[in-house]
Amino acid sequence: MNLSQIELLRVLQETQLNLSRAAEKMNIVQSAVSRQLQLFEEEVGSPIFERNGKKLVALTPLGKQIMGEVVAICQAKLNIHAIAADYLDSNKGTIHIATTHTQAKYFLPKPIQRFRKKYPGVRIYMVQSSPEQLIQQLHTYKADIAICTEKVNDDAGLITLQCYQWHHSVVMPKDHPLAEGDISYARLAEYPILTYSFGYTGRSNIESAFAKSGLELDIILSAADTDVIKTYVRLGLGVGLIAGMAYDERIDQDLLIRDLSHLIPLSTTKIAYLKQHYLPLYSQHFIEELLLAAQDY
Amino acid sequence: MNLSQIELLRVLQETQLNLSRAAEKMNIVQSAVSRQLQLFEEEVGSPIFERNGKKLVALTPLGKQIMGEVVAICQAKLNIHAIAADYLDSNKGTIHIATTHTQAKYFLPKPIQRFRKKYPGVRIYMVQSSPEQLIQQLHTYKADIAICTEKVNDDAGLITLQCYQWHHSVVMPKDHPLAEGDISYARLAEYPILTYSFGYTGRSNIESAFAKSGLELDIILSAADTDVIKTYVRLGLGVGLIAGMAYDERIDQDLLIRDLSHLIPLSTTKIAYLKQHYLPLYSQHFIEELLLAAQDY
DNA sequence: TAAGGTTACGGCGATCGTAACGATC
DNA sequence: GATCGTTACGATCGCCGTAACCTTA
Repeated sequence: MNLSQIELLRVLQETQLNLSRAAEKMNIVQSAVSRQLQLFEEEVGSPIFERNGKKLVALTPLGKQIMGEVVAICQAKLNIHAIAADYLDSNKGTIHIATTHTQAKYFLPKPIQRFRKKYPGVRIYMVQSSPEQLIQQLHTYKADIAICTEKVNDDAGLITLQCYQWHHSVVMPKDHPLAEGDISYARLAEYPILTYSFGYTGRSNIESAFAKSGLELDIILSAADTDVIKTYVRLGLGVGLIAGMAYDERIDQDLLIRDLSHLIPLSTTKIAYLKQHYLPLYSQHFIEELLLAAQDY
Repeated sequence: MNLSQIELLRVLQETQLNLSRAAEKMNIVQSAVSRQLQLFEEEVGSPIFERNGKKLVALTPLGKQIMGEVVAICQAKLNIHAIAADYLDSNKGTIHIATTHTQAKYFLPKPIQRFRKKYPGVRIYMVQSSPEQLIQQLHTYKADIAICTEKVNDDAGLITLQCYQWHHSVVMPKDHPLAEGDISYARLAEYPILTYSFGYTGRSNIESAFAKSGLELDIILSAADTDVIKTYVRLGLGVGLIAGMAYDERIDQDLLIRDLSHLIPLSTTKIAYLKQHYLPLYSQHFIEELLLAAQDY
């Protein structure tokens, strides 16, 4: 057994058990990969993969158990490199952030700017995707840190930190009827609604609040992205339910925003990362920066 | 980086950072070990060990952090082999039990006998030592399972199962004054006491019970071993405070045993093993056998 | 016939062993 | 001088790449 065989097993999972593509990823020829897999299975004493003819189609029960240890080894190996990099120069490195549009545009700019000043040598990569995919990014080592509002609580393999809490607001054109008077579930339900796609940015809180009220919202457009929502609000399609902090006083002067904290429960944005993933010092400082910025909300 | 380098780091810790002995343990020459260590440190980019001249004297701070990942890798590697062995033949293998004399002699015989019938191919190694050392045995992979009454609760790296509860008794020659009447703290304290050494078999419970009562016991002999205690009781040195189950009706007919459950709190014997240690199926069955036998108490 | 996998074989490099040397007690 | 570690060098074994072959959609 050796580390490249372990690595191979990990890569095979990523390539849907395709030996050729695994070979490509590892920068060696396919025959070498085939041979190494045979050697490993030989050493283990029974097959790791179910085969259909020659093709690998699934993990055997044994394979599944072994794969658990394999990922542990790969993780530890990455950690060793990360730890070592810390000691060489803690001011150089990369940080991969997976987050949603809302966080990337309205929350992250300040802390990232401050972080950049402290660690000018650290490259920041930001991936935007849906909350579901964010978790996936963590598990496939494509992201170090995820920042989002939904979904991260379910996963036992993650460390989750509460970042900040916020509430939804409604945005509308200045001359809209909702600009005046108290806003109730009933009044809100009279108008076409634009809000986040399912699974995004506190959408689940909107759902549950209105489910309780017994009223049904007329959601005519769902978007992953506050800016898209605002664009259509400007076109008069309806009123937008967005995160309060996504209203920008400078840019959105033509829109009116009204608080909905009495209707929709608080949403909590969290920071998440893999439990066994060693975070370099600068990443830990980045998280501190996030928590600091969170105090403004 | 490769697995033998990782293994080397682990072995180096076991040999107090002695390269020559590490080489011996790994069945290669010392120069090879030296070279591999250099290569690893080179790859990491800074030294793992503090050196005094050429001698390794300690881990650097970096080294300490890396060592944490190293043991994770070694553990995972062992687990892979253990998992594989399970699938090859779950009826063959070895099981290393670390326990104290009392358990080995009075509790384990029945479950081990039953286990042997189910798994005649499994070699059982039993190591006897003090509770403190038992934990050490687990951490150095010299034992798979530890069974004892003391000390195992403190260690976060261990899984601990409650096995059975028991109470202390007093044994004495048949004609002893304590044979008659109620036994109180005060009466017990009148006689010279023989009991377990500190740190063994519920001794801590004896201590705490008498500390509370305000009386001081005259412990004239401490032994790790019930049989030693009984031997000296027979010689008339005093009365023995022993675990109730260590009285054997057949052999100890010349001795009288009286229950002390009203004086000394219950002791709990536990089963412990390393959290990240994969236990083969037969080991899991062995534990079940222990828990089954525990129901008789 | 294209895509995925295996087998055979030659070449190269990593790692080991031998051996001589250096340091420290 | 005994113990411990490093350096140099030749030998060996493991692993990769080339290439031919097998199988299935």
